[in-house]
Amino acid sequence: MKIATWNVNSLTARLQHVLDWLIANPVDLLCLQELKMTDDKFPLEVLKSAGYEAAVFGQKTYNGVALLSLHPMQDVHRNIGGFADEHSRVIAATVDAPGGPLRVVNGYFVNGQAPGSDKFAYKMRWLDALRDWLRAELAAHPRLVLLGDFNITPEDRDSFDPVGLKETIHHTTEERQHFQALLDLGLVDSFRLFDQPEKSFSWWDYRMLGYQKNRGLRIDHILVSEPLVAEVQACTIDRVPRKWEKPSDHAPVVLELRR
DNA sequence: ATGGTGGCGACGCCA
Repeated sequence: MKIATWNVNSLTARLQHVLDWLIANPVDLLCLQELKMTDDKFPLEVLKSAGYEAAVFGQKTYNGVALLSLHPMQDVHRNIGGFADEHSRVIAATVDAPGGPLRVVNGYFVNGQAPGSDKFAYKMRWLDALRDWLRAELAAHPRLVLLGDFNITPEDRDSFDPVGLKETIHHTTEERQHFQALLDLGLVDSFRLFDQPEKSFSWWDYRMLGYQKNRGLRIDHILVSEPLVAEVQACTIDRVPRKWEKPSDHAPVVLELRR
């Protein structure tokens, strides 16, 4: 069972990349962020031809998330429960995985622009609401995966310049406390269950030759609930599509589960 | 070097 997350920065612009990547990496479940399209524009039929059924929560111009699955999905939920969000940022579903039903929560977390800004305050409120809702989700679904673009570097080693970027967006103490609060619910950062290369990142700025210089951040994460930890076989970042022409600024992250 | 790249949708917003 393989589960991947990928912020594609417009599915319109990146559909061919997604299809090409799925042919090379036929994961059971692909969780997308930043579709930047409404539901009626979503390429359902093309993806169905590729073998994937989809659950979509789109939005015009910004945001938008989707689940692409080889297996049936049930109980699809859009948005954070109990939080009136104007943005389409969360879609969850229960997937009929070979190893048993799996609750998957796919999020495009708020960027937050800069500490002190209105957008940062929204990020904090959003993370509060996510934590509160996830507590209930975990109680109802012990086998749960939370993944997506968190827009948070959990630790200094997840940034190319933790000193120069100290307490700037993606690096603030408040954001990292929120990440820790998610772990405290009983979630584990699957990437850190394994030895990983130093300077492992999942996002690189388009500007200033960010990718070529590996000036990146690890902000795309796959968290698993405690009952799943023993089933995790690998978690890797696939940098290959970041090298393609007109790439997304994010790379896919892939989780491998036993069975 | 005080910018820079990219997507969207119509010159600015967002990342």
